[in-house]
Amino acid sequence: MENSRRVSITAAREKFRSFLALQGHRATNQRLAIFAAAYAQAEHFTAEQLLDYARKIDDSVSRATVYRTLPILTGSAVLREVDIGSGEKFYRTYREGDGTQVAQVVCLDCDRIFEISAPFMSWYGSTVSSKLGLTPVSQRLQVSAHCDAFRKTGTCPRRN
Amino acid sequence: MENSRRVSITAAREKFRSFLALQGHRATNQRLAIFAAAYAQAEHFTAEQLLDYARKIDDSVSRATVYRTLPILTGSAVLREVDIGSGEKFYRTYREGDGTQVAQVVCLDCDRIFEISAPFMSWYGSTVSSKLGLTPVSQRLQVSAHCDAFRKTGTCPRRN
DNA sequence: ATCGTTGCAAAGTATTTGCATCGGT
DNA sequence: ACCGATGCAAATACTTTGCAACGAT
Repeated sequence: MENSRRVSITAAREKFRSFLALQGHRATNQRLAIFAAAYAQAEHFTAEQLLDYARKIDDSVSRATVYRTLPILTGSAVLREVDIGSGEKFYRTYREGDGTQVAQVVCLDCDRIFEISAPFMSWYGSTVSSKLGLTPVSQRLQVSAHCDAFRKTGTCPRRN
Repeated sequence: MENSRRVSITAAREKFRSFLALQGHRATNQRLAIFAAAYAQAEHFTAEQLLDYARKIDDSVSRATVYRTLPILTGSAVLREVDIGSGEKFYRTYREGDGTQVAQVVCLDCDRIFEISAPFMSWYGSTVSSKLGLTPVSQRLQVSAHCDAFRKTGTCPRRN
């Protein structure tokens, strides 16, 4: 289990290395560390958190390099940027099923971000085209909500 | 026409004045100037632009007061905050038909923001409730798009 | 050896805040 | 006269950038 995950990360790292080469970018230790750190995250994270994670792998990683690497990661289908309009941006690794449109649901009580599919968004894109003569490039649906359970019990069942 | 508009602004200003009183806020010249400036705008504007507009009415208005007044305006159904995830926030006066949910369509070619109705968003809210046990408070749908006409002719027909 | 990349610290951008003064009530 | 509101400038929060040294190719 541990081993298979390590293998899969290694394989992914090689993919990233060759992606970098293709784009004419150099495969530095810092970039690979940032990639590995990002790839290991299951949930949403901020640039600052990614810096912490990456430094555990390679403590020479700087904040500037994280910020300079993020556009490469989001441009190579490793990460997705999630902007919930809160000052800082969040990032998340691409997962299976992420091909379809998703909406972000932000819980105002526990500050967590959930994502659920919103397939009608792609249909909506064609409405935009015909109504405005604009061709959609990306769409973002964000819902702010209160946690029903939190309101009643004072704790969030999804909190862990 | 000019006159009727002036009358309507004056009437609105009185409404705002009594709204301030109700909330226990003082009706200062600066707040009234900011209100009048906001109320006169037909399109989206930023805090900085609002400062400029307000200063034409009362040049003692400061940036800090604009930022301190904006929450009052958005809380009193005068303005709506429109966050397109671009660093700065936009604001727009409420209009007829704004009762229903709207989506923001941002043109990547001419940087303008269009709004079109997206009634399915309120239906979507109930989906969120049943799937996640969260009660939606607000929703935001943003579409980034390219202008078809701009791509072909190099100019945007909506540009004025 | 080249030249893209790095860390650092300074700069930037949008917004917020501390504080002495001002002014609506 | 009280105390909320104001302008100013400093502070904040996140991100970007200039520059000399570094290191992947």
